[in-house]
Amino acid sequence: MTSPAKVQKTVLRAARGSSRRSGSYSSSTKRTLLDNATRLFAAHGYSGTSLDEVVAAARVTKGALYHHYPSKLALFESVFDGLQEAATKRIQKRIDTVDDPWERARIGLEEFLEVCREPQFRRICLQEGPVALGHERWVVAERTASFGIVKSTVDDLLDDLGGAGELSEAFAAIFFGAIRSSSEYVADAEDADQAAEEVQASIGAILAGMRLLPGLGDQA
Amino acid sequence: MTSPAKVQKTVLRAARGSSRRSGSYSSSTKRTLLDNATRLFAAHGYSGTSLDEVVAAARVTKGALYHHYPSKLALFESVFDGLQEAATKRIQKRIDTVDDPWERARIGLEEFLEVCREPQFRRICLQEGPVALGHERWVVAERTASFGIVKSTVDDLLDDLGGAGELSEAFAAIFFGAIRSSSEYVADAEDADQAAEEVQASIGAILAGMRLLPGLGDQA
DNA sequence: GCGTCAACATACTCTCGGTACGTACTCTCA
DNA sequence: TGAGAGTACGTACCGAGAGTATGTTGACGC
Repeated sequence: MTSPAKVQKTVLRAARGSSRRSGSYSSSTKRTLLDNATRLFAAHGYSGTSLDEVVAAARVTKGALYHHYPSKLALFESVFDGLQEAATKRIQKRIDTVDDPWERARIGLEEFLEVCREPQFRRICLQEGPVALGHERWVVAERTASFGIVKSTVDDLLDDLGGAGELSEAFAAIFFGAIRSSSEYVADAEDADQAAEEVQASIGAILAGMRLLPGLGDQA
Repeated sequence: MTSPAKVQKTVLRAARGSSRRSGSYSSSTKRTLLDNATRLFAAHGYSGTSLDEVVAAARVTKGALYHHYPSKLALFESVFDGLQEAATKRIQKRIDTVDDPWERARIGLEEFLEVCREPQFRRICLQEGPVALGHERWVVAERTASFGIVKSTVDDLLDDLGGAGELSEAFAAIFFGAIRSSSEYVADAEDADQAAEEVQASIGAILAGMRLLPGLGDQA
């Protein structure tokens, strides 16, 4: 019983490079786990990736994985949150370079469409996210990320139009869905650049039309 | 070995009513399977429903199920397609009562939001659909159903505006996403009636704005 | 009345997420 | 400095559930 353990451990030690357990390598193990999980989830999806594959790729065992993460879903959430946070920061940073709400909306959309063309973000956050987390948890996750940006951006637009504040939630939901769907359209398109331009033009037209409306606040 | 089989069979025969195997009861079995699967999938989701539960509810065994459906996913697809088709027909029928493209859009949205408030359609087609089928297959399924209506409706709108035909695909993707997201907003809302009105007002405003645009076709 | 096939039932396998428990290593602190 | 406590894993196993291999039975054509 003790013999196989030692053998296995020696093998792993050799395979991993050199000094295991010398110093705190816990965070390193966790990182390795996270990186491999990100790669595998992006490549084969959530249910298409078994934990055995993840731990094999990370050169550890399930014991290590379950030491750091309580469940497969928790591992995925960690991957999901990481990508989501990075994307949100990137977009927010870009938006904050200008003041005009309409211009903010425009470049925010531009940057988002850009982010959506990165395979990992697309697969994990856009496709696998709702699938793996389930509708309920996905809504919550989105609410603190991309949706937040959309909501505040839309709020500023409506504010600029002077009214329709009571439609704020509805408008945000509509635009959020529109943008998400657009990103898929762009990602699936053969000519992504052209598709992105089409989306920009279309949403641009919608926004331009809204600016022409007299007293949008009275619509409700 | 043969004894338990006969006992079990007798029990099932009694439980099911009376004459098994008298005449072709295959379609009836399939229907029972489908109905119970629909109910259970709607109640507990795809992964939350085991085939054992389905066959138990339908008073048959896994053998029967796998005789009619090659896999669990195929069973779900059958359920999904059934609801989807019914909804599509219902909306199309409603739309066909009027001619004006803008009115068709309005009525179509109204009916769709109505359909989305039915628990079974909401859970299975809107929530579990993408989860169970996976993103890829879900896109395909949508493309042959709801998306078709949206696409033709949007085409008619752009046609009426006289231009922007090259943005047709992009606009359809945008509106499709917007509508889907809206349906979730309505379904999740405490006051669904009010939420539906908000959505109608918001999308109505967007469409009204588009009608005011001079030469939308030049935007691209 | 005999072979064939549809329509099931039964019992099994196999994958995979999760758990229980053991063990090596490190880090305090008396 | 060494013993106990805690950390960071490894190993072996379990149970649920999807899918399969193999019967078994009745109907139907010939």
